[in-house]
Amino acid sequence: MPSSIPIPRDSEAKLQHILRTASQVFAQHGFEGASMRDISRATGVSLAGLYYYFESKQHLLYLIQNTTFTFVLESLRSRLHGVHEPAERLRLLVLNHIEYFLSHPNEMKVLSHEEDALGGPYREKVQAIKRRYYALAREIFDSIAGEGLAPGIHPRVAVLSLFGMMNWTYKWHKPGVDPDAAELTAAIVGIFLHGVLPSSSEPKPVFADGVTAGDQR
Amino acid sequence: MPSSIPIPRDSEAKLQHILRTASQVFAQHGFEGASMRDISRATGVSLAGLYYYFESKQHLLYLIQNTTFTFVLESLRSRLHGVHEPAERLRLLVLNHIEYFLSHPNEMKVLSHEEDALGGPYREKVQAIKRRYYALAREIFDSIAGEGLAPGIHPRVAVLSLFGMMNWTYKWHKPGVDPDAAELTAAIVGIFLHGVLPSSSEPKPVFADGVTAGDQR
DNA sequence: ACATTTGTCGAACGAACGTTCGAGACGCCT
DNA sequence: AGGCGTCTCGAACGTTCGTTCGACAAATGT
Repeated sequence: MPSSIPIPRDSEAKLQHILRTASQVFAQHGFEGASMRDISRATGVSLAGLYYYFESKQHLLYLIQNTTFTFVLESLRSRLHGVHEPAERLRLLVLNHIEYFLSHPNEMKVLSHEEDALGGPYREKVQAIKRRYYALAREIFDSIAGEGLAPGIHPRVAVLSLFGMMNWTYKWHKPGVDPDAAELTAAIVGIFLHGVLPSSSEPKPVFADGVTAGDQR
Repeated sequence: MPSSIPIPRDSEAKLQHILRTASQVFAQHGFEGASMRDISRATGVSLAGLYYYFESKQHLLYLIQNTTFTFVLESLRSRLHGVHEPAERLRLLVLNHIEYFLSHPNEMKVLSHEEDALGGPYREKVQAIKRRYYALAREIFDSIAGEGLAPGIHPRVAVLSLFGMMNWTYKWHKPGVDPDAAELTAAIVGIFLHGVLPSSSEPKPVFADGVTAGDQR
């Protein structure tokens, strides 16, 4: 009754469950190190039954990477909508990235760690999204750099160093002991824009907020 | 005639050759993705012959990681010897790290990318070196932070962000098109200490060297 | 001269791998 | 009732995996 178009009924939910669980298995053992039998065991779906949802192990990895990356990119686009101040756009980029990293550690680890494991036509499609994501970050950075830049800073090196700070978090961040997304974002943006040293001659700020007032100088 | 002590004659050189070549294979296909037959083919040593030099595939990975990491750590220690100025010590840390990264990309990729692939007793030994390396970096950072720190910066987060910038380079650095070790070091140290934004009101420095004069203020 | 150590290898072992096949169970339309 | 997609699975396929074994040559020690 409620449906009119002939799409599958609740199979989509099961696919999502498989994708989530498989991400966990891949994050734990690596793509090559994890077997289809491991995924079968973890999901509760039989070994043969998995192949109803995707045509190969590589395709499964592609599905995980594609849906994760697409979501992060679209989420960022919607957050950026209507915001024009360069420094705030950079903050939203980092916040969006870190928030997803901390709330979906398995998916993000698979995205960061198994980018070379994909082959053939799949690889190109994921890297296309990656390029769009980088281009967006680069665009945000250039609008910041337009207002002046420290000497000896190549834009490409700067942006990729920022990605380095963000993407490396999956190697060390422990929820509960390390700062949450908001605090971590403030720290990374602060280092990226101003470094770890005090701004110039400013013995005491009003409050410890990472990004101090007066950024848009 | 020339030898007097009963150590193996030239077998050590062959081990090093295997370690170097195996690093390349692991860097290309990942630890789990690379087979002993791949390594046999790449080294020219027969499949069975490999097991004369190590007792298992895991042991081979351990040998690579241990020798690489030990060399990097000892190399840093010797460079640090006699240098007491905090900012210069930090620069040497980054320079040492980046130089080895760019001159031994395969080994460093294996070190960064396959740290979870090691199991049992091997894992603990490598992580022990890793902890010593981190402790040294933390010590250098703390001596810098002693002279003042930007607000909202956790030392642990700062140091690991620095490692993020350094370690992420293996994902994007292309020799010839991207800056060399000295330039890249200057850029990373510059971002880490002062950020990408111009220092305060300083329209033109004397020369583009990343680390501007007057750090030890 | 001979015994021992040091290197090297082809061939084979059992286990695990990704994937396929054919059959069956379930819900839905006519 | 009966036919038809949708979904699931046990069992098996051929291949590749890490590792071992026994034999063999060359260098070394006595």
